[in-house]
Amino acid sequence: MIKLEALRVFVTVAESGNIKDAADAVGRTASAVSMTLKQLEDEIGGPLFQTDRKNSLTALGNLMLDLGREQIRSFDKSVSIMRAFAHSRIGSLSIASVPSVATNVLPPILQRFLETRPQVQVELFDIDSAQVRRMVESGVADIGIAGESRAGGGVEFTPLFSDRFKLLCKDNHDLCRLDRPVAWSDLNAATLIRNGASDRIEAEDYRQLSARSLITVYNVTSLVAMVKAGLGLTILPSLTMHGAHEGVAALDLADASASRQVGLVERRDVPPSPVAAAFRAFALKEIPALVAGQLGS
Amino acid sequence: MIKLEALRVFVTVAESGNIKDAADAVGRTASAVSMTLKQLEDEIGGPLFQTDRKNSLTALGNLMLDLGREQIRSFDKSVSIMRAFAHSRIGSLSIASVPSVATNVLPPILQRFLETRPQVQVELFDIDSAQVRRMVESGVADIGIAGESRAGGGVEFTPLFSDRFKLLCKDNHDLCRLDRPVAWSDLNAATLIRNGASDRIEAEDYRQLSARSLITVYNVTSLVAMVKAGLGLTILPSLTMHGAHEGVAALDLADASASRQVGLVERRDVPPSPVAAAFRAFALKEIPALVAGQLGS
DNA sequence: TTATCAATTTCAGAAGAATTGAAGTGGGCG
DNA sequence: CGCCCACTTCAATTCTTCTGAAATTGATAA
Repeated sequence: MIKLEALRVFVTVAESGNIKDAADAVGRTASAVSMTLKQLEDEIGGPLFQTDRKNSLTALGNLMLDLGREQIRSFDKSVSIMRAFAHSRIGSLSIASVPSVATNVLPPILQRFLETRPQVQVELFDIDSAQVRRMVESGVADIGIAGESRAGGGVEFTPLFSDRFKLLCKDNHDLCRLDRPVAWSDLNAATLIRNGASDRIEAEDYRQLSARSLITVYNVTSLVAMVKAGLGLTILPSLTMHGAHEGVAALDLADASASRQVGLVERRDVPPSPVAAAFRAFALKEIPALVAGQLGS
Repeated sequence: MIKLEALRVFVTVAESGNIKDAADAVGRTASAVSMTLKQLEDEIGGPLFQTDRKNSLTALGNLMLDLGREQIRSFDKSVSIMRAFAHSRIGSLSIASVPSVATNVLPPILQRFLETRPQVQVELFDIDSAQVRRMVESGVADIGIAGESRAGGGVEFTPLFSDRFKLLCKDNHDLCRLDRPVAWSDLNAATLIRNGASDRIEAEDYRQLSARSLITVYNVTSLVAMVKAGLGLTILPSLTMHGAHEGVAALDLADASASRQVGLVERRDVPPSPVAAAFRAFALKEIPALVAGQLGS
């Protein structure tokens, strides 16, 4: 059986023009090289060199030099692709994330992640938590970032950080003058605008307030516009409105349980690609730190 | 160092879906296959299968299956090309031959030679002996067929057959009624047309006749036309006019030394390509036999 | 959950292939 | 004509790969 290693030796000899130099180049003795060459000639079925001074090739030798070089080049390239993929230097990464994280957290995280992996292709989808889970479950996204969900399904949740809800209202609202965190009871008289995120709050007092609400707005930009226009106030995770909006105030809530758990969503039983695994580890280490810094400030 | 053989084993396992079948397929034990796989994973830097039941690949495994298959296919193809070339089943063969042989000898020879080598590409040049040597010497032709030459040069001559000269004249010429081979002295009164081939005859009697000749024609067809038109008579190797022309007669010459040696012309010190070597051996065996049959009839 | 069974892995020894250093061969140059 | 250098050959050694038995693992059924 002809081995690629034998071709490597032959090509080196053909390029050196003699066995001694080639032997040095491949780190063997001349006799080892000589035997390899002989074996190769036997297996191919003809002489590769014109004489036993290895400085001129036969027609067969020329053909084998061309083909051999090409095989070696191609094999080495394949191996380097395999290794690059295994070490997550190449590959593609599809991330599905809720908009708050996609907007406020992912940009610096991705930038640093890609600094050492300039060849990785990234796709980022910003969609709501339910769709994040759906995309991960169906395999469209390699990894998701979303709020925690009760139903397990085919996906697994790993917490990254927790994000307290805040009250969003016009900055001239009466509540702004309260010198303490806002209690649910403070909102009895207020007009509450519901949104996709706040529906997750399980406190009974909030549920009752929410049930009375007549407006629901899913898009954050629209929601803030409504609040700014004075249609009412709303409850949002603090990260969602990070970066403060003109004319609206974000007030702390007294109920410490009013928070959402944000974490990674991954497919169960399907191992991540190397890039996805690398991103997972990176996210798990960097996102909590980054968010702590952002929410603390 | 990753070996192509390891990729072969991996591809087989990936295609079988389990180690046992793959081990049977490659003719090894399951444990050998298992170890090869483990080593491959170590060298690539990641797992190839989702579990140790080898029925589902990781993303890395899929990539390696694709790349590995391609490498194996390409390597095997290269090797088969090398072998085919070494065994002269493929390759190209450039033959330079004097017209008489190209016309009367080579067609059946080449046909039989190519019967077992349908992929071999042949080029055939019919030119005079001097140019045959030149083409062989310059490497344009792999092998030549020509009359013997005194000067050695960079080429070597191997006799194939010898070919006696004959006298060509109109079939109503006086000489046709001679009931014996024609002697040089019979031609003293005749008009001789010289040609490229007959200049090789070294007999002094002929040289004198030739020196008196006023016309030289190199092309055989033209030469025959001249003779037929009655311009004179000429001396040609018998093979050259094999297949008799209407209206002209070929008469035996008394001088047995008036013959040419036809043989193979090859480059000295440059080994022939496998096809050329095969053709050389074939020609050396078959051409003398074929010519003996043709000239005998 | 535990028992069972087959596939896979691990291990140590065996077989085989490649490598080495020394001795032998042969072609080219003074 | 003989020396010299490169290559080849040879036998011993080392390294790799393989095997068969035992241990482990994971899936399936009780």
